[in-house]
Amino acid sequence: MDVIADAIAGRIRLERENRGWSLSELAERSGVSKAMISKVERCEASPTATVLGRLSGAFGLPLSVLLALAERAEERLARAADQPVWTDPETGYTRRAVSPANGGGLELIEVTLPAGVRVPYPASAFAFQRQQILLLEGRLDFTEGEVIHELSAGDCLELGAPQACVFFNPSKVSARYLVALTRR
Amino acid sequence: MDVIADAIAGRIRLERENRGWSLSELAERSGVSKAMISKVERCEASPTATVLGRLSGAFGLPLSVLLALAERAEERLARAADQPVWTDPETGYTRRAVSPANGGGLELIEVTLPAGVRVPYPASAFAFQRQQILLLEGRLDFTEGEVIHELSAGDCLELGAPQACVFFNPSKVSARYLVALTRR
DNA sequence: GTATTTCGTCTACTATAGGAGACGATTTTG
DNA sequence: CAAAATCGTCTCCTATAGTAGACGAAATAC
Repeated sequence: MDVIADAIAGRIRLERENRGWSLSELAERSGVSKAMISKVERCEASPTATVLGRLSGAFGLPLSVLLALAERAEERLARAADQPVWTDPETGYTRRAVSPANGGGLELIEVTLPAGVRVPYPASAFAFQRQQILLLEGRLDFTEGEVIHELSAGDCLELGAPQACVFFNPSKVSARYLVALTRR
Repeated sequence: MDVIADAIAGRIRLERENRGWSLSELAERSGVSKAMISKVERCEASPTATVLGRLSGAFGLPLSVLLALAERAEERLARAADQPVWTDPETGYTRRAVSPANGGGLELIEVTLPAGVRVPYPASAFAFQRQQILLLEGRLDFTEGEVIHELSAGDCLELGAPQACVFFNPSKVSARYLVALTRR
């Protein structure tokens, strides 16, 4: 029935499952009850702006980006101009959702990492998803647990077991890399 | 209190007033009661996704764009990558919200109009706002009521009394123009 | 194999979103 | 100036969003 509610529901479930979070875990992180999240994901309730704001906050995404991702669920072609982009105002880290749909379980994200910037990721963000990192431009020091991989343009790294990771651009110019995700 | 609700409230009121619509008129167009819209604009209620979808529909904007505009209310610098863009899938008409804030009551929008495309606007869309059109690139035939203005790159037109208008690109290449809006 | 934890859904209840219409204030019409 | 339309808010009332906790199923522990 309500097309937008459907899209939101699917996207929220996708974001949650990609992180390997249970309803209880998302409930804790967002402050929304797990019963409500369950209803939203099954389209049995239309979330208020307040609830949507808390959920997108838990995912670390601006609400508009979460919805942009939801709205494009049916498209197969994503023009550059339409791709949801989010820039962290502090570091200048820019994340562009390249893939059109969430269908197919495959998602490409293009990231621009300014010179000298460090971006740490907790292990939980990677659970339940396979991912590879392809360095398009510049240099990238990728720390995976204890190991440090020094990548140059063209290098492609497949991540192993979920571990705390750090993206670091050691050079004087911006680095651009592609992250390819798929569910485990 | 709720920062996102505040931003949404302000943006909805702005979009409504820019069109010169009363609460009753927006209520009719969106199917949301005017009492509810009043509450939302005054932050006395948090709209559900369903209601937000109907409102953005009435404004002719995707929900994600409406929210992107709302979220940027506090920023003063809008990088090209962060500017909300919307492309009409049928015509290829692309609208980019260039201005960072809605404050100052001045808003710039960059439009790309593909070759041969006609975009009509009802008079109601212009009521209560002054606007000028600056043609950046290509050619544009702008029909204002009975009068037709044939614009070339660099030409700038100020709109008069609210009338039904048509944007038409008569050439073989895309046209780019800037729309500058301010409240009457 | 049984016990325990963890998962998502369901039940029962409360808070609030959302709608129909009344109301005073302001503007428009004549 | 008075009458009528129109504005936004406010007052009810109902539908539903949202929460706490119970529940059965499935995975995990031991």
